[in-house]
Amino acid sequence: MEVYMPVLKTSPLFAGLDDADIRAALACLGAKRIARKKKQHLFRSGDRLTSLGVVLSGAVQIYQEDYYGNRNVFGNIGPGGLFGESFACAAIDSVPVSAVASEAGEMLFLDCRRLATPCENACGFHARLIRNLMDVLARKNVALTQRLEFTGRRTTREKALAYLFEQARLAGSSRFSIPFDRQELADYLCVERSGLSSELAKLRDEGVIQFHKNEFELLDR
Amino acid sequence: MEVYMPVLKTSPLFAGLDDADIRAALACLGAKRIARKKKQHLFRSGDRLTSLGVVLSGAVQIYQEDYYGNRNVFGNIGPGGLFGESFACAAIDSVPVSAVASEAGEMLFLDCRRLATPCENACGFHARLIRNLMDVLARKNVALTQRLEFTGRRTTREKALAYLFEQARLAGSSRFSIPFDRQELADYLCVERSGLSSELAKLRDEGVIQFHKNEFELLDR
DNA sequence: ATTGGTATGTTGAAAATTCAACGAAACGGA
DNA sequence: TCCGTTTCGTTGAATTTTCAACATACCAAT
Repeated sequence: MEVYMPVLKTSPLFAGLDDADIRAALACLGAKRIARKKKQHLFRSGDRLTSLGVVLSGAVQIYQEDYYGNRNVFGNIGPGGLFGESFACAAIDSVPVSAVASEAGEMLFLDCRRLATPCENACGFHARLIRNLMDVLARKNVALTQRLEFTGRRTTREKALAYLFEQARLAGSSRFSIPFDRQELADYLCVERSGLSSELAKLRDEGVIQFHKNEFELLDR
Repeated sequence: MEVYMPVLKTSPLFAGLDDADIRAALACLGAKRIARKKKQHLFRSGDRLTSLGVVLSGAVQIYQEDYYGNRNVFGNIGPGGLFGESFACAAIDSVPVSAVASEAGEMLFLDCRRLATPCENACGFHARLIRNLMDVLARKNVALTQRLEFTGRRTTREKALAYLFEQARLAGSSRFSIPFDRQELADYLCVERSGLSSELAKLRDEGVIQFHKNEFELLDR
């Protein structure tokens, strides 16, 4: 576990905690470490979830899938990132999403219920953990709201542009790369991959954007 | 303020706090009470928000609006409910949504920053408030995820059905009423009002549903 | 360099949505 | 009751998306 201390220290969940605190917290929250190969699942839609996940290495993708195989991607979480925390915290009895390792790696599960009850060891950092979790939840909330801002647009073109402008703003540059391939971006924006491709091509032909793979650039005029 | 104590006691933010705690908390968080007539705004997209709102009476609608006037409705909050808490907690410098009184009433604003820092009066309920806020955020997260589950569907018909089935599940009955009028439901599902109307009519003609205004019933078979 | 596998781009036809416009119904006051 | 306003339903044309199929590009391994 020690090898992952640097990762854990970067995790927003453990912000403000020193190494000793983190070690104690892991014990206190009944940390379970597991390994997953690429495409193996962490949990599936319908499962009951009482633990939140922390990515130690590799990456985890959260998604939904309907009858017809349409995927709805909720995010890719890298090392230090949390997943499933909303459902675990809200004590939902059946999660509406699935989690799969998009890159092989190791993940940690921490019992959310133990967060709630102040533990017998009188861990002084419980309050801080809850505070941190609150921040994470608030930020995810903002991210979800923003995604709704993209997907709520009426046309594929508007969705794509809204997303690209926001990415540029986040990157602080008109050149940036996105964390999705085409299919994933289409799923994220809730549109058809081929339609997205041709719309992007149209935007390029019109001189609005420039791109190669997942490297994009917004052109001035 | 005393007249609103019953409402505040039902608010998830104050769960587990007694009257004395709530009064102290209001003082501690610099509570500001304001009144709004119908259609008056609480805050607008682009504002900076450091306080979270609590509805005392009336109702508040959270929405977004793009260049073309397309509305994106994020929710209607009634007495006891919270609004703006994600943005205030995440310390966003510019909120992406607007809040308007959909029904005239009074609202309370509580300074989120004072929640973070343990106050000089050593309020014992700070921890509990943060815990409560965490729960609220987690549940809103789940609600946003669910909305994405509806809006992510490809057709108006599927969006409407997914929404109606979920409402029936929540109501625990095949008969239920929804908190939106047609335009609002269309905005919530990110579709065209007229298209939604005709799709609902089609579902009725097919014997799948029955409805009058915002009273719906799912028919077996 | 070849090969297989995956990601991306392109196209045209079918399907669905949006848009604009209008009529009917419901509602609340005067 | 009448009137003005708002909500809801309907329609057809224009626009856009989806769907299916295939072409091309890219990458990694042999």
